[in-house]
Amino acid sequence: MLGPISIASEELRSLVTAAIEKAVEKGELAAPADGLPKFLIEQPADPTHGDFATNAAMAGARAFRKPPRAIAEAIIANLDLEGTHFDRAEVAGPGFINFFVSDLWFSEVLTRIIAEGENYGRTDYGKGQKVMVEFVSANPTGPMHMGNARGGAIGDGLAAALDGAGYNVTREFLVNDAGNQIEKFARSLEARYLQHFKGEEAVPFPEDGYHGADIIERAEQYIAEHGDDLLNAEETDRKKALVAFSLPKNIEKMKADLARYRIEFDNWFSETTLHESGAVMRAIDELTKRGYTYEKEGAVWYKNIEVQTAALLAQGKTQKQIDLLELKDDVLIRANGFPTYFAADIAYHANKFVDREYVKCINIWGADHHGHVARLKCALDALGVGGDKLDIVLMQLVRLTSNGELVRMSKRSGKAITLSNLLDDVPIDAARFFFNMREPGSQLDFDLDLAVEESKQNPVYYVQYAHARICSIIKNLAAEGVTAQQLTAEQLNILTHNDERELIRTLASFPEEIIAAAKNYDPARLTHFASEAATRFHKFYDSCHVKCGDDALMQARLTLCKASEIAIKNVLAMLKIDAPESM
RNA sequence: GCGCCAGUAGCUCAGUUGGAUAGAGCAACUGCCUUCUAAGCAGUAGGCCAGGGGUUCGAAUCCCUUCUGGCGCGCCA
Repeated sequence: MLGPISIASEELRSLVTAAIEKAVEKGELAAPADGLPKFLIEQPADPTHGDFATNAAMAGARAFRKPPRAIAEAIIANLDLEGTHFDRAEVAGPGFINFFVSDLWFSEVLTRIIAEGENYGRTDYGKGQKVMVEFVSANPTGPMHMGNARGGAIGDGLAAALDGAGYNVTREFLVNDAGNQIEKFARSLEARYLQHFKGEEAVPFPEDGYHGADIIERAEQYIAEHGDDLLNAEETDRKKALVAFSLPKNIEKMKADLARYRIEFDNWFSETTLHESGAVMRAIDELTKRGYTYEKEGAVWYKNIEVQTAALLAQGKTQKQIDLLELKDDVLIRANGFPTYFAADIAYHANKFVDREYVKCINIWGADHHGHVARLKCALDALGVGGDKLDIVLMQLVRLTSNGELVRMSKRSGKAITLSNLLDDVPIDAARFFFNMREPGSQLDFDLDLAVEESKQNPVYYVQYAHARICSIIKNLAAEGVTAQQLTAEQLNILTHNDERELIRTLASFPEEIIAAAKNYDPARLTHFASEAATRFHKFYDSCHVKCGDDALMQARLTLCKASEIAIKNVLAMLKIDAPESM
């Protein structure tokens, strides 16, 4: 099932193709040597240029050896629009052919929206393919920060877009509950624990430890529940006990914060399980079997240089260019016997693609991880798992500003603004909308003062206001005993005002916008659509009164209101933003 | 040094993957509530799309190059 825009544009493509063939047959156009020229069907930015346009005449200028406008005339002369979604075509500008959709198209759009209701916007574009969006995956060693807030909104929005576009989506959070940072976490907890009893001066805090207040809090919680029972324990036992106590609490806190942010993950995947099940070692063994590892200085290394060079040469890079990259091999197993995160990550993605059979996995990562992307994808290829099934959305990090000054957000300073701080101050609706307003790749300055302010500057209110207005109209009419009837195409076709038609056009684009968001991994399309739909509705509201004294027109406009309500409500639902009935 | 991301109105950003006269919001100014929510609408003003080359019917968009900003190049994750 396609969206109304695609239905029309595909129909148009075959109409134009047929017209060209007919013109060639009749000798009005010279038969081209290399088949018919490729052309585009597009939607002009300026509505006076029609609903759709094609560059077929310009694209065929060379093949037909005629000026574009003459070709366009020949195409139009051979068009048969009888019974189609179009009722006229004209030549414009340098040789564009502009097409105007017929009443049939407009009434079909409205009828479809009303019929599909809360499913309007959904398509089967993705054909139910199993895909995963892995996002946030914050370190469980401390509170989540602004980067996680942005990643959360983007990941959840993208997952919603993929779902709407007909994919079978899983939202996953990888819990990094193994490795070096857990060791750091343990040493930090231990230091705070010992400092409680021996004084801050007596116990040095680890240089690279986590300085956050949350660490002290966890140590104090442990002491409140278990007292000094670890004071004389072995260091390893003490650290193990402190981590076993604190880690689940941190994870619960993350779940609670994310739930408050309206993000529910389908799966929380523990990195530890990969180590315990032997999956990490199996992946390393497989790489070894394939000849991609070697031992040096007590560690096991992965031949990144060799693998990535081969991949880059295949891409057409020169050896000289590759040399400049100064590629390095990577350690898989440290000299101390513990596998690195890189090894675990390879095993993790093998698990996604082989064990769990995902066709595509999309990870939302901070831009600071980009050095890891090519290495990981190549390593997956080396393992025979298919690195091309992994796509990484790199998200530029968020900078916080307040009073025009940059707010530091270092986890180590302990003074970072956390996700839960943010949600204390900023309405959830605003935060989710705001973080999805820009493409992931753009840098984002988050002005705390502005976001905290519930003002019209925040575009989420603009959209919600449109929804509230629609609800109010429908409610008022209902109070007068007027409810929406099911209208025929003919009855709907009295909606001919420019603002009515513009609104319908916008509503019609929703399915395609969802597909575009899914295809381009750009959930910002959803907020853009929401704003656009709200704008179109506000314009319509201003120029076309529903209570206009003409019953037939009132019914048709009421139907348009219902359709607008459906589309706005559906897009807000995808973003998990409230659609209030009054404001 | 090398790589990735970005540079569009005073500010924050769109720009449908190469289309027609580059668009919104905020800020400024002017109008519009005796029928549906003025958190709205209409209008005015604001531009060397960072600079320079190239590709073609046509470039903000693609290629080359210079400049500016952010990030990265660990037996960290």
